[in-house]
Amino acid sequence: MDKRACNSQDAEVRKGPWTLEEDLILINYIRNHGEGVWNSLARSAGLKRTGKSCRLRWLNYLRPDVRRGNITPEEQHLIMELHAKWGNRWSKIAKHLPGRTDNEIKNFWRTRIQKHIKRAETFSSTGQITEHNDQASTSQTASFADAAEFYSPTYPEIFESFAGGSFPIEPSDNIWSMEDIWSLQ
DNA sequence: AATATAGCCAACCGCCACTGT
DNA sequence: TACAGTGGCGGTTGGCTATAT
Repeated sequence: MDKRACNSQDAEVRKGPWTLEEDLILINYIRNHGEGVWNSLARSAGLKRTGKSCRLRWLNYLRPDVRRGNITPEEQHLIMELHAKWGNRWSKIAKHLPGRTDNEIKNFWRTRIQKHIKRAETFSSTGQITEHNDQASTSQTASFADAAEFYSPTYPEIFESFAGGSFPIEPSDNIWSMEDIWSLQ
């Protein structure tokens, strides 16, 4: 599929950040024709993007039901629980967090949770901590309590943060909000 | 005030599974 | 059955922003 761009049209494929104009084109096109068949959608809409790029942009950013902003403590708990259960099955985890995308959850995990895990490991490296598989893919735990049991012996710092409701979350506002974009329609 | 460093996140890449012909 | 096209997923990266020095 995505094996190499080799014809003359592919030479014009745009990459990098999406512009507001491109966003509007994509939103309008999907509004009129629906989503799916992304390659032909990209061509028909006149976007110099791959179908994959259009799909990703729509699913992760432009969809009206995408929730932006802070991950709530409840969502953090759920992510921890589901990750303990399924490992890095981000899309599966995302299905249980309405409005959240797999990409967002993946980024959240990598930037926030893994950071804490690393710190915990560094902190305890002089102690008895053992190497841990953060994928947790083999774990069959099924509840938050189980997840806590699974993670907390190794990463107590993380669960302390949860318990105190002080898990560090910074605001992550967008340059323009989706309300702004949709209001332009 | 200028520069260096760290953190965050949008987007791309490569692989695999599914479907239609 | 084999092949090509497409969609979906997880991993990775590049650039922007915030913070520290």
